[in-house]
Amino acid sequence: MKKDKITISPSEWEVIEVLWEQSPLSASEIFDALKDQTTWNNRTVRSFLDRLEQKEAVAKEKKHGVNVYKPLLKREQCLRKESRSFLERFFSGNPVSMMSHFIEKEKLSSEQIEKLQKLLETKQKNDKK
Amino acid sequence: MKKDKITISPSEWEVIEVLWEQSPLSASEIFDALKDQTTWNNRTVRSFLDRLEQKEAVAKEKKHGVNVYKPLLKREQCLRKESRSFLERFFSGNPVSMMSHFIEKEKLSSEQIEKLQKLLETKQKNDKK
DNA sequence: GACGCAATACAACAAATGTAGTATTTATAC
DNA sequence: GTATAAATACTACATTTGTTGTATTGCGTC
Repeated sequence: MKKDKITISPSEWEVIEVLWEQSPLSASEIFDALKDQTTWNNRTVRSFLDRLEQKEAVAKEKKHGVNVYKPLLKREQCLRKESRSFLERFFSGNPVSMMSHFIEKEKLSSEQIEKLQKLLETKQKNDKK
Repeated sequence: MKKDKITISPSEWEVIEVLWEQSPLSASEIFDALKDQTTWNNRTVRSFLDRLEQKEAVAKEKKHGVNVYKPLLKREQCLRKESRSFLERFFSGNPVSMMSHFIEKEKLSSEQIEKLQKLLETKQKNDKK
């Protein structure tokens, strides 16, 4: 499958996210890592792993008798793809109108606002160079 | 169906979006409005309308012999819901880290950056009051 | 080396989604 | 008022997603 065409479902995302934080991990280790956040059965997690493997989003390898998994895709890239799709779907691809939405609708502390302002300043400077 | 539970699929979203811009509209008017953006068959659009109606996201009414549709949900609210879900899924619900991502990854013109800065300033002021 | 438990492989199934087809009714243009 | 085109209603079907069941294999323990 071409990398661009891989679609990761919400549930699959939660699974591969674990591997992005740490890998390789066995299926049961992944299951354990997800215990808090989900109510998924052990086999449910394995199904998601199977599908991620089929999609060539993760790879499986036998180590000391058990299968361990590691991601084949970069979180960075996947996140970018999801972000772009969100942007397209709901804000016609316009990042400013998207961020405006969040600035207006979300609660932000003074510190958070300042942090964002700093980031914008930095970007402004760097772009001008 | 309780309003909170209604899920609008990506395709359905494109359809109801048309109605949010203008309503009521007949199925063929909606089809026409979508012609540029999609390759959907007339009946495909009608299917999405049917499903939106089943979900009670839009209402159908006979006017002058044809059915016309209008939204029952507010764009504002749906957008908010989708935004929150995006935020949760990819940024653990943290709007600052989400916006940081976009500030860093997206191209922004000087004007766009300034616009965002103004919005942040305004928010800062208003919050302090 | 037989037993029990964990891991694996394989299969199943319902709901949601994308994408129409067909059959019937209605309105419109002669 | 009949033919034609448009609209409606109803149905269908493949794919993806969420969720798990069953059967088999292999490993660790006694």
